[in-house]
Amino acid sequence: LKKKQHYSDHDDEDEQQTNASEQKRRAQVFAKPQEESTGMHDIKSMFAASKTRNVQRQEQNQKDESDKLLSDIMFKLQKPKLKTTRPTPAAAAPPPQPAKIEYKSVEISRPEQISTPSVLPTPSLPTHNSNHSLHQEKELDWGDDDSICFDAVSKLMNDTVPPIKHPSPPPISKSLIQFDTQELEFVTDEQLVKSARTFHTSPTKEIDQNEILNKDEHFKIFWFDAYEDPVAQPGKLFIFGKTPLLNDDKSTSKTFVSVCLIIDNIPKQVFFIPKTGNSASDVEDELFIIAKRFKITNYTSSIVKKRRFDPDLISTDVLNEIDIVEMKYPARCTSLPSDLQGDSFQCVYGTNQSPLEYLLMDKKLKGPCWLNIKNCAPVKTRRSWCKLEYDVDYYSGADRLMTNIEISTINPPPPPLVAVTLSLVTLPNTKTHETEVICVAGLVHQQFPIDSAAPKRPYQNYFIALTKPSDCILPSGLVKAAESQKIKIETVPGERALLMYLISKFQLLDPDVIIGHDMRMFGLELFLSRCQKLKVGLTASKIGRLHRTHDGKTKVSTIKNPTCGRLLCDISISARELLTKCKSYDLEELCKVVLNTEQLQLYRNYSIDQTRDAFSSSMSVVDLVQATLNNTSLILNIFCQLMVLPLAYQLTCIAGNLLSRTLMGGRSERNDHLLLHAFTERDYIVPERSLSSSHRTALKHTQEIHNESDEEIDDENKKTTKPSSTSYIGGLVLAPKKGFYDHFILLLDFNSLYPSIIQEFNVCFTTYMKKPTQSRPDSEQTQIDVDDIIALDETTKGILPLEIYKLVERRREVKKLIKEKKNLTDEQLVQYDIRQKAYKLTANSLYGCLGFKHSRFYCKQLAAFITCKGRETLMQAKNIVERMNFDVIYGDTDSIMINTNSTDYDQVMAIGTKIRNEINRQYKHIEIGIDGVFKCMLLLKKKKYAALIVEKTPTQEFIYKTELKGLDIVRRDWCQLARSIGEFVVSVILSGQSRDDVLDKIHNRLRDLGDEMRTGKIDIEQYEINRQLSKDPSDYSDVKSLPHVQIAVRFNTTSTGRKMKRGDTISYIVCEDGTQNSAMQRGYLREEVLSSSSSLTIDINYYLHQQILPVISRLLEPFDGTDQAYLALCLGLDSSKYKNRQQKNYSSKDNNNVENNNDDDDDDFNSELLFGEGSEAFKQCDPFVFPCVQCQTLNFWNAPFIFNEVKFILQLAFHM
RNA sequence: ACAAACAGCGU
DNA sequence: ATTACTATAGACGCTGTTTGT
Ligand SMILES: [Mg+2]
Ligand SMILES: [Mg+2]
Repeated sequence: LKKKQHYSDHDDEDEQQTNASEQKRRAQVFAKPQEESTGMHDIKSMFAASKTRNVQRQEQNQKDESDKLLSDIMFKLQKPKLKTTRPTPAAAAPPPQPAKIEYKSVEISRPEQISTPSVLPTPSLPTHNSNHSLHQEKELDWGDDDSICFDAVSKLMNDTVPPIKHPSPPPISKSLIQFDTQELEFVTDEQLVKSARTFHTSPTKEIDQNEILNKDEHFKIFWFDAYEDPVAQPGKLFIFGKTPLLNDDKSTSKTFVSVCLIIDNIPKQVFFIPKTGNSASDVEDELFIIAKRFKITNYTSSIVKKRRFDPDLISTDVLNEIDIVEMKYPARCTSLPSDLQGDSFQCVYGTNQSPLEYLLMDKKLKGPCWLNIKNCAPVKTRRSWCKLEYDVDYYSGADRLMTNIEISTINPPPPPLVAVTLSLVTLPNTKTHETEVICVAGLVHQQFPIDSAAPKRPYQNYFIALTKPSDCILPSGLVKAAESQKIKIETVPGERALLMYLISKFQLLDPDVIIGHDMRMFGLELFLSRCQKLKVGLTASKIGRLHRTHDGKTKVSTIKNPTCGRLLCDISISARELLTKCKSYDLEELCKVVLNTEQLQLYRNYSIDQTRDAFSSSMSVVDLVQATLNNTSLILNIFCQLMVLPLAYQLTCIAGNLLSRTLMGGRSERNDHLLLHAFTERDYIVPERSLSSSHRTALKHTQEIHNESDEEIDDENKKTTKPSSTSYIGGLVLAPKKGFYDHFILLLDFNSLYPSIIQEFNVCFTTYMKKPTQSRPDSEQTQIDVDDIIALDETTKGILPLEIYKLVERRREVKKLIKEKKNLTDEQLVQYDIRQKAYKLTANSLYGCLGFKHSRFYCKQLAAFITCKGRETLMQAKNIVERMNFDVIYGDTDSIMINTNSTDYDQVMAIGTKIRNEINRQYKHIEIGIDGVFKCMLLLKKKKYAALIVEKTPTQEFIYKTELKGLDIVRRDWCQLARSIGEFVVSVILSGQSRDDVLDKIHNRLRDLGDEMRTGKIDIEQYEINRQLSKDPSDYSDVKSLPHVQIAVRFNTTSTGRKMKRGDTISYIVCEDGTQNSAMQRGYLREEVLSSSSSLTIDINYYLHQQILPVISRLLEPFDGTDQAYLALCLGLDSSKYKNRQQKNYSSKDNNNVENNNDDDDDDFNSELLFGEGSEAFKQCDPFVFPCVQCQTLNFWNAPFIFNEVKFILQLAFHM
């Protein structure tokens, strides 16, 4: 604690701290609640509002009106001379009529007046604030401010709530003084009305006076989200962002408010490809008829030069610039069918392009950025919950040459965002068994950066509200009890009031970022369905920034992007992408993986029953509240630690998609947008969103061949539930020379092999095409399963290599900055590191997306070509190493392991350098590097090994680190006990002791273990086996052998509340349950085992036989002196069972020669020998010759193949 | 021995 | 027969368990 105090007493200048101390700081969370003052308690005053129950329509009208007022008052506020008023303390009581409130004038605290933290003497603790008087005023503001605002809000509610005692003003917090943006709210209704009047009489004039407009009439918005509804409002695009209130450039920090920009008349842009023999002007003539046919009244057309490329790599003539007719027409017109054909044109492109995509491409928008907006007008009727809302036409003039939206040439830093971290506590209703929300907790930060590390204190305020569960009452004295723990809680009379509470918070805070765990799939859906059930109506859409109503019938999950305008960050989604090897993605596990132990201790999981029981006493409710707040802060800390937002921001800025989509996960869309931008910028017509056969046939016209596109279309029509098998050959894995190595092993690894290959071989849609049909059966050509030739000369760089080059170069620059510049702040360092990471991620995912069937840039041929070159590269490297007389013991896709037979580190490194240089000599871009040196290594199988990495420090010392790859001990589907023992075995093996010592130690450990297990000394958690559901539990066809599915189904039928869904991980324990069922039918959850009513006991036998023994015996397979039977004996098992199997193993081993186990795997001459030069063993054989059934071209297969590869043969035979 | 299903490691 | 609705999106290579024939 002393240390922690030390940290928090630091001035903010002291930013040079390690991550560890950073974590410690955050670890304070709620450990000292008295330091965390609260702000928003005045929800109760909201409920003291008028009790009139309005009909829906009235509500709507009032809503619109007051929103308009609120928006209009913003203009007033932007005038520097305007003094904002605030109510006297007397107004704290709920006023019957707002007009009666007495206001006095007060200076709004501007940043100039308040010292920034860096110059404050003691900024860390709120109570030590230097400006005490200000402090006092603010304290009052905070309380009153809410009541006024809630008053406004309450008008909009048709809920009636009895008045509750007004709480005392909360203690002051430093954050309130620094970041008070609440001046928006404490404005009188008089002012609202007044401003509205002036505003509506002369809107344009009012805007001109408006401070948000610059002198050159540019309105600046930092956009970060967009929404479009192609059905209801075609051609309209909602852009969400923030705009500075103050236009004073001298001020160091500004106040930003949310703004919604409704862009209208974004055109539809389509391209017509003239038929051969028809000129572009022919097409223009025909357009007149086409337009008439589709009732397009107002269009423009022009002849432009464009390129188009063929994603199937068939036609070559498409690479030249050709005359194309561009047509633009209003998006509100019926859109043209994508397979439209005419007399003079072969096909039309771009019919499926959305207005958003057009805007992104036309304006080259890549990620959130500042935009200049001209000629905008405040909206007449509100459609968003933003503070400001404008209509704007896309084009500024009738000539459609200039647009009203432009990227800002000057780039101020992004504005700070308002971030709210939410968590909900739910409880099933005892009668209806519906899950209900009983508690809402939120942490608020008003100045959250979008592009850099989170603030050291990731939140400034909190709020928490609680209601009684369905059939019990809240214990009396609850609020007092909470106050004694320095927690301010709100109690509301019911679930609906609780939802309204949350909604009012959203109205107040207007958060830009919503952070939560399992929000998208559970929290948000629950919120919406409860709002639907309780008929909350329009206001429920304040969870986002767009007005929406939703009828009570259709499912809530059909609402598209309910939080549009606000960025929803779900850490369980982000963690899936960022932390790939995680046992599960529930909050507890994420805390374990991401946070330190100190923070982890704050985590408390309340089961349903525990939650219900908590309501027996006020103290236990307070505990629940405390735990909920702690969990919320843990969510926020994980969010900060993983740097979800900055990384998503960088990725979005690279790819040019929507930030909210990046946050939803998935690589394909990012990659699509990256390429969309790249190809559009270079005047290429971009592939359609949904593939249309007319485009393909139009291209195919030049060459009379069929290709696999037909088959793929069929595939999609079939909609087979069966997951499609792989469609092309991937990386090469060299046959491992199994065994234990006690000499140094050298690990060489190509850096980013696939991106390098794209550069090295200039792989692009524009540079390669399929081999013409009349191919000569060249030996080299046939061995490559994708037959391509280079279409362009090598000086013309393709677009994919260029994009990769740009990414690599920029990454190199950023890394250089990190390395060289010493005068970087910690914050910048972190920022650069994120950017560097984002570049790498983007470059690496390009290859994968080429092979992704639903990608807009899907191209199996290119993907297959890249992997093919990868195999070639690896084989060549292997051959080089072997020609240098070194022993290659293993290699996987892009790596080679070499047994140096040496134990001298420096010598090994010298060898490595020599080999590296030899290999790198051949390539311009491909580069191999020394990835490490192993002191010793246990190589068991392909992709399964353990090794002891040795590294030399600058001080000539050696550091050792264990590396485990693919072994059972790194897999979540083995119980922790088996993994721990396995880890022990590996550590003993790698310890370098003599073989006998090693085996002795292991045998002894196993004997102890058997006893420990039988005497029940092992913790039950050690027995948990984790398995993920890849489908929804009900979608599995045969459940018999799938314990995790059985448990999920049972859980979902028995339990109320959150259901097990696809993607969830189930942790189960195999138990003796008295039945004769197989072990697979005796899986139980830990709670089921522990519950007092159960008579379940752990099935020790299963664990010994099926978990521990196989794991151990596999690890010890290469060692003589022990065998599975003996290991079983050590564990106290009947070893005779294994004797037979052992014999069988021996015989097969003898056949295959255990000692020189070079080729004991039949399937090891698969792709390796197919395409490499290692086919010496089959030199004598005649090639397999077969004609293509279509064109009778002879194919020569000059290598062996195995059954698995028959399909690739077939592809050649049928020219598919 | 084969098949199917299911895991989730590896690059 | 028509309509509304549903879900989900980087690749491939390799080893392991369970059930069933
Ligand atoms: Mg590599
Ligand atoms: Mg590698």
